[in-house]
Amino acid sequence: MTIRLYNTMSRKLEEFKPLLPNHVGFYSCGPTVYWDQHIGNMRSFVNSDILKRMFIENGYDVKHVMNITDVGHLTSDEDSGEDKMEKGAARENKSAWDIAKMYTDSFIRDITSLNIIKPTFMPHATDYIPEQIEQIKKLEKLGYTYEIPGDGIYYDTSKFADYGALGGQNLSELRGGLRVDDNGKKNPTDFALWKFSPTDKKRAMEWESPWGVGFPGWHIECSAMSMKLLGPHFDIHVGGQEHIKVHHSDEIAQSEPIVGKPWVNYWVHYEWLLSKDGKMSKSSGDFLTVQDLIERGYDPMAFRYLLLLGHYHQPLDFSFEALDAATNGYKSIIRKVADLITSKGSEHVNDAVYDEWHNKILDTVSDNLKTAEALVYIQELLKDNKVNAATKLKLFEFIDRLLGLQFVNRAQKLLDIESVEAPEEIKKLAEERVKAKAEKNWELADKIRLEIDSAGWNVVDTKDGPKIIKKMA
RNA sequence: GGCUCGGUGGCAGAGUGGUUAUGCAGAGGACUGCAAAUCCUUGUAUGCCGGUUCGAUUCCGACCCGGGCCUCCA
Repeated sequence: MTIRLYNTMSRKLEEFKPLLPNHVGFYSCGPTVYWDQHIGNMRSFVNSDILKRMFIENGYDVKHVMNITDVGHLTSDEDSGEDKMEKGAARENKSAWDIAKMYTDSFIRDITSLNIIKPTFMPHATDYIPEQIEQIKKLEKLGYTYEIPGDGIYYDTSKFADYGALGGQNLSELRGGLRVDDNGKKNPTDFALWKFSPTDKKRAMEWESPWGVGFPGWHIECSAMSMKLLGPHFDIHVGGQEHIKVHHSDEIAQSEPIVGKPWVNYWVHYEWLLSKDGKMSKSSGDFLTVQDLIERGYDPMAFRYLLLLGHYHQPLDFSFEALDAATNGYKSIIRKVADLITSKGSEHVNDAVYDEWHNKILDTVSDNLKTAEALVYIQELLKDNKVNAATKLKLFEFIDRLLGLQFVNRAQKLLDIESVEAPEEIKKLAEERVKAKAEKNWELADKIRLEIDSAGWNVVDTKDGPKIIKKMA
């Protein structure tokens, strides 16, 4: 199957060629664990999950690294702003380490409820301080660094000719605005590799280094951990589009002098989930989490379904209206899959038909993750009466592996609920209703139905008589 | 200001140089005493103006509008 991905570096759709046959290594920027991740953040993790599943279904051995940023970087490259970890700690009256643990746990809970496959490695930045220091030492030896006394060790972007290539800017454009910053940076694009701890107070997280006690700059962890776990040259680096101009450009600037060029073959960037007021933002503190959706009675899988209706490289508008629509669509598919399970009987899977649909769907998702089109195929598949139930069901098992929407799982659960026997008193009521119906006493029959309904059961009249079905929670 | 991505029916959102997916919602019908589920049918859209073309929603240009990045941010 041909795999194609949009590479930010070339700004083109490119055919994917792995460094090692049937292996792919990719790195995705993970969360900074100082607060809950909102549903906009989740979009990117779902995107990475689809990317991974697509490779797996294409027979690749996937090595996926996602960092957990648990070290408090400053809120800018300057020596201003607050440390986010310490800010979170102050907000909740806990230590920075406790905050990191707490939000790492809630993050894992959220990605689990979205059926996201756990990354092969989820390294914590604080576990890789020696590696980060090692890299800074190398950059220092190569002449890319300078010190701002009392501030930190900085990377001199003017020494790196390709700086800004990822963001489509060249150095001269950037240097056009060259000025000496208040804190002594040589170029506006220069960034901290190592920050010194303030002399007047002790930081919650700080480490010894050849340059003095302090903490790493906010780009170096990704370079250190990706190289350590994926090797000096790997296939794919993904992230949100806001990282293109700063974080990823700086990662490249740090890494390529150390490992040579190219460092990463494909750069993939995700677009935003938008709310009515624009980009979802954590800054206001007013944002939705997966837990919020669950509390409002939504199925996280319906949210995942909503995300897959769009394309990762396109902004997607989130609204509860859209989520309701996705929920209805998702449930409707589950109902149909449940019907496949009950109607399949002893049918045999038609391998030729299976292959045809399997290839069509995998091909589509392999083409730059066109999940929306794959979902169209699902609708067509359900409607196609030339495909028997057993074959359809096997295809849904494949679709579940590829898209992670748990159709078969949910369908089986639905059937399990429907097969729960009603308690005696409900059965009795149902019998009374049958009598009322026989006497054409519709008023009474409807009254009894309401009674059964408020007890948590539905009466459905079928040609074999009434069925009593437990209502979904 | 620089860079960038868009503007498709009520909502979400695809593809395509020539009959404009799909889902949800809506309408009508079948089934049902009524419901639910299911099935069938169905209406409604390509920001504006030029250009290329036999033909453009699709390609090109201008314009209008909107989102985003350029501090931290998926």
